[in-house]
Amino acid sequence: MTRRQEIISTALALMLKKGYLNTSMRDIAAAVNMEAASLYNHIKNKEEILIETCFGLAKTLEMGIKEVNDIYFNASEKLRMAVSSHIAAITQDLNASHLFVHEWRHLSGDTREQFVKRRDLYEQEFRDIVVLGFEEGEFKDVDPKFATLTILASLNWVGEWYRPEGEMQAKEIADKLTQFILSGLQKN
Amino acid sequence: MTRRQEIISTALALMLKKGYLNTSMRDIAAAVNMEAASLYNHIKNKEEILIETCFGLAKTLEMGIKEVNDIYFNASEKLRMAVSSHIAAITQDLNASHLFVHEWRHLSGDTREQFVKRRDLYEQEFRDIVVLGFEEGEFKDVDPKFATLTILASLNWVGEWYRPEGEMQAKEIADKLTQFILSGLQKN
DNA sequence: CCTACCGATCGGTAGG
DNA sequence: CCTACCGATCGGTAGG
Repeated sequence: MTRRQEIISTALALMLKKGYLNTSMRDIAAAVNMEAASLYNHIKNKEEILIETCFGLAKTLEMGIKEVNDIYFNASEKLRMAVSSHIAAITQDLNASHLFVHEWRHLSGDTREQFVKRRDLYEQEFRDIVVLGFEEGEFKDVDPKFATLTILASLNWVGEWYRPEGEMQAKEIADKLTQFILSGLQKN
Repeated sequence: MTRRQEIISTALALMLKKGYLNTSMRDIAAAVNMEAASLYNHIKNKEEILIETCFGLAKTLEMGIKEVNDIYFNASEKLRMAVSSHIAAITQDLNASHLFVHEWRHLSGDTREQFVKRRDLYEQEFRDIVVLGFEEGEFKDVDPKFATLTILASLNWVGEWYRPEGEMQAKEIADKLTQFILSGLQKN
């Protein structure tokens, strides 16, 4: 791990505990045994941490859903794998997920707009799966936007209570969530 | 509306847009045409706004579920009404809901612990309904904790996308969510 | 409800 | 990677 990576991962842990705004460059510096000024030799500024993390996770999620769409053609199967991929990404780095889900609001101007746009596109890909399921005759005629928001809410919330040392592992969570979601969507 | 209420409701609106930490007493003062120092004649300090709002909504939610438990005895009916009550509370004041769902982390020490405790108790009441549904033989044998967290996640997330001027009204959201959730829980 | 102000802390830069 | 420091802003108080 480079010094830069060490700084960033330490910062993310602090930001999960205290929040992005409440975590000062001096807090981060102290946690890696540096002076605050020295951090600027490794990162441009505080927002760079937020930007890199939010867009990094966005990229991971985008690649995940792309792969799912390339491999599977049935809506139930697509949904199952998309949920699995999303849960894997979220649980793999809870610190990063916190910034992605909660702190992106503090991105400034342009950057924030770009982020929201990519998030919306990702949401759209989930929505397409729900619509596909209806067209296939497998899913009920639900409001796709509403269903998608509800699904993504429960996926993102996993980051709030998932604990790597807990008894429920990412794979099991994905399975249970998929089952729950599909029960709500599929025709009986 | 008293001056105090005006200050608080103005503060809540700013805090939804900019976040709690990012909203300064000077911001609030400017929005109500005062000097920052004058705010302290109406409120004790900044945290009082957060405390009052978080615990106020907690109280509303607690009263809601209590009423549901007093009136209904069947788990499906209880769940339907509990969802309805929760959605009503969340959508009734989106600004307050934002503090309740996202900014309670910034409550300090004791207060924060108390808040978490009340939140956990509320969650427990939902969990009891899920367990009751299983005991009645109406619900599947799902993991109650998992199901409850998923349900509450989707309920709280409504505050993120609900718009009073939008076409979907609180009642309709509650109905669709209930339908979605019950499909996932009830035996076929 | 205001003026005047405090100590603390912030993100960040200069210069080495 | 550090010392030294900047201007800005913060929550809050004193005193009227």
